[in-house]
This record gives sequence, structure tokens and C-alpha cells, in this order.
Amino acid sequence: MTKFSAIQARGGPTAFDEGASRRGGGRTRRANEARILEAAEAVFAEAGFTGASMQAIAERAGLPKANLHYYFGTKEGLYRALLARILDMWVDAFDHIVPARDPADALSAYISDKMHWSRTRPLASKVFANEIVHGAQQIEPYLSGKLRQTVKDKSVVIEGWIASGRMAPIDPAHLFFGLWALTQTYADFDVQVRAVLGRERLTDADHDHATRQVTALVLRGCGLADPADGKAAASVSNPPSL
Amino acid sequence: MTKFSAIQARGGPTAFDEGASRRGGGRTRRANEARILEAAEAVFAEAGFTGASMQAIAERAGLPKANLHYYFGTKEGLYRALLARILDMWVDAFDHIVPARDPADALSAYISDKMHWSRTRPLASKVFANEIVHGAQQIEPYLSGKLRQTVKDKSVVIEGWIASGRMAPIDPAHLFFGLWALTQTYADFDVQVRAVLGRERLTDADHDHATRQVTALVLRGCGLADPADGKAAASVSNPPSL
DNA sequence: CGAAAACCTGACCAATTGGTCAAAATTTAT
DNA sequence: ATAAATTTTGACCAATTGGTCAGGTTTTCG
Repeated sequence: MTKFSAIQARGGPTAFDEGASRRGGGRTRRANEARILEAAEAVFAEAGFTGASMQAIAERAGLPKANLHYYFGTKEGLYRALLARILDMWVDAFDHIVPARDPADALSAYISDKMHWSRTRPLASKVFANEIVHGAQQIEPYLSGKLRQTVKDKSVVIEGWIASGRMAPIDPAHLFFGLWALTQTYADFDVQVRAVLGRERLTDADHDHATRQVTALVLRGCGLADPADGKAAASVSNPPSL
Repeated sequence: MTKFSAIQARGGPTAFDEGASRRGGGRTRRANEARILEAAEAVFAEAGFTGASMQAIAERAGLPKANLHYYFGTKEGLYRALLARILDMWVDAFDHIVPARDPADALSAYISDKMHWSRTRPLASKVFANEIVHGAQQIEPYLSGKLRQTVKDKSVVIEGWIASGRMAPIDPAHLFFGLWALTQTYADFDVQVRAVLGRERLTDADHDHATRQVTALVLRGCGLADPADGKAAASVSNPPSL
């Protein structure tokens, strides 16, 4: 309730016992919902909202189609529930951006978190990307509400770092746009990345390398490259196989 | 023919007179095809491949549905023709990346071109983004063919700049991934950008500001910020209205 | 002019879509 | 046990989908 789950609007009889979780009751529900959501994530990521069919999701979940409607009411209901689950993860990385922390550390941690998210949850990232590319009809309230406010808050922190001369001047909002773009591209556009690199699949080493490249670019770009410490500059020297 | 238009596979009787353009003949065809492609770009951008219906495209073009099939055969044919048109524009910006040029100038020009493309052709960018997010089934050959080769070629240029100490070391391929992501995000994710900035529409001033931010981040990130010249650092000082 | 080529389109079709529902099976609570 | 609540599902439906086609109109060109 405290996060974004409030979007959810389920269709079954027990749609309003959120968080109540009677003794053992709803165990089946929770298990099936998770199963359906996982299948939905894959199908929505692959085909987009309209391209995804309830039939395809049902087959992937190994359940009859009518069962999905029992739990989520409509296709849009299922889609919204999925988005809610994804958005809950989206904001977490912001926790690194706090005044007390060293800017370089904070940005490095933020990038690592986002890159890790792209690595471990590429399908979620694609569903999110697809939603925004096509107008964000479902999550617009979130974007101009919670996200906008969070960016405002964290921008104050960054402006503080800039004012105290701890990093180069940059418009914080655009820095965030850049960070999101730089990290999520490895999930959303993975086909392109793989094609250009000539890889069939990206390995952990590839991802670590990518993370170092993004980190180096951003830190240097924010005037945070420590000239004494060669970390940022040295990170390019060893790409995982050529 | 020299570019990517080779993908096209039209359906009408004159499908094979490409480039021939008999005296006045095909004037109607060319006009209608352009009209349909424009409508298709908007609808595909809004709804994705599956979400776009031939009916919707037809209405937007002000033509009966059967007419679209007359010119492009199938929905996929129309989609491929559209992608071909878009890809032709995609590679152009690379022309700035040549050894003789100053790295800072070259990268600035590249960013400006890409940002301008995001500004003037956001729908094309979205169609392209959608295609890649959903697996690039149609343009995979292009990605692992021409694009991969181009990146290879241009990477040599960048590595040259690095070797001669003209810019900081960075993996060229990942630099390109970053440049694409940083610039295209202003087209593909414009809803998010507008929501966070609290703008209903982005003005030219907004776009210029964004371009300066991206440029500053990248140039500094590549060790190309001229300490004597305050351009990069000063560019943050005047965001278009707060 | 006249005929061939190009262009146009309303009517139609099979397939798929999201969604409903009633009846049955299962689980839970008393 | 047994009544109540929950879960399951096959069969069905109206609407929309991409695509076809025959027969028409217009344009082109000798």
C-alpha cells in the first residue's frame, strides 16, 4: 500500500482483502497470481500490450484462459497489476542519492543498481519501456506524481553537491534522464547491443564491462574522476575477449 | 538501392520499377505511398506493430483499407517499407566521425544530429525503438550487418583519437550505445521527460538545453572539456525557465 | 480514338480477439 | 459433516483482425 501497488484492481471475489492474508487462505491465489504475472511479463515484453494475447499468457502459465480472467478480471487489469509490481522496484535505486554520501560513490552505486536491474529483470524493463514509448497511458499518474517528486527531491541533493564544488555543474533532471537511458538500454535494446558486439548472449563479464564503461563515462562527465586513482580510465583496458 | 531501401518488397503491379521512374508515371503511386507511410509511422509509433490496425492507418491516410493493400501487399510489407525509410536516416550521423576532425567537434556534431532527429522525427524514433525492444525480427540483418560494420569502422577512428591522447580511453562500441541511448531517450521516452519536467510540450529551448546537457556530459566524460573554455560548464546555468 | 495499364474500393471471409457464464470441483470454516 | 466460500474450466459470443477479389474508374500512350 505504501508503494505503488495501489494501482491494482483485481477482479476475483477476494479482490479487497489486500494485505489481510487470512490464516492460510489466499495461498492458492497468491501462488497463481505470481505464476500468471511471470508469464504475463514475458509475453507483454515480447509482444507489447496489444500484441500479447490472454491465450498466449495462459498457455505460458499453464492455466486455462478463463482462470486469468478470474484473478485479474480483464487484460488491462492484469497489465496494470504487472506494471505496479515493476514500478515498486523502479524507485529503489534512488536511495543511494543522499547528501551525506560521496557523489562518486552514490552515482556509482546508482548505476550499479540500475545495470543490475537491466541484467536480472530485462523483461520487466522492456514492459516498462514499451508502456512509456506508447504514451504511458497507464502509468502517467505515477510519472507526473511520485517520480516527478522524487526527481525534485534528489535534484536538491545533486545541486547541493554542485554548489559545494564536489561535482561539475549539470542539470540534475537531465542527469537522471541520462542515467536511466544509459543503463536501461542494455535491457531494452539488448538485441542491438548483441548484434553490434557480435555476441549471441551477453555474459556476466560483458555486463560488468558495460557497467564499468557507463560508470566511467558518467563519473568523468560529472567531473568525479579521481586523477590520482586510475580506476575510471583503466577500466577500458580489458574488455572481455575481443 | 545504395542504402537500406533494399528491404522493401511492395505488392502492387509496379513493384519492381524501383528507381526507374518512367517519365511521369508512378507519380500517383509515389504520392500515395508517402501519404500512407506517414500515416503508418504515426499509428505504428502509437500502438506498436500488432496494436496498429490497417483500418486505423487507412483512416489516418484518408484512404480505403484495400488501397493500402494495393500498394504494400501486407501489413508486414508496409511495416518493412516504413522501417527501410527510417533506417536510411539512421546511419547518416556517423559521417561526422572521421579521423581528421577534432574529437570534440565530431562528437558534438554527432550528438546535435541525433538530438535533432529526436526532435523532428520522434515518431520514426519510436517505431525504431519498438522494433528493437520486441526483438528486431525485421531489422536484425541490418543490425548485425551494416550497423555492426559501421560501428567497427568508426571504432577504429575513436581508438585512433584515444591512442594519440586526444581523448580519454573508452570502449568505442559502448560509447556509441551511450550516445544512442542519451539522444533517443528524448524521443522515445518523451512522455517521461515531460512528466518529470512538468511540461505539457517540450519547446525548442527545452531541446537546446537538453542537447547542451548531453553534450557537456559526453564531452567531459570523454575528457574533452576544454578547461580554458567554459562552454561545457557554463551550459547548465540557464535552463529555459524553471 | 482506343486499348492497355494502372488505380480504386465496397463487399466479403476465415481466424483470432477479449470477455462471459453456468456448472462443477475443491477448499475452508463451523 | 455440511454449508459456505473459493477456485476451476469448457463452451460460447460479439467484435475486430488482416487479407481477398471482382468489377469498376482513371490515366497513359501509341
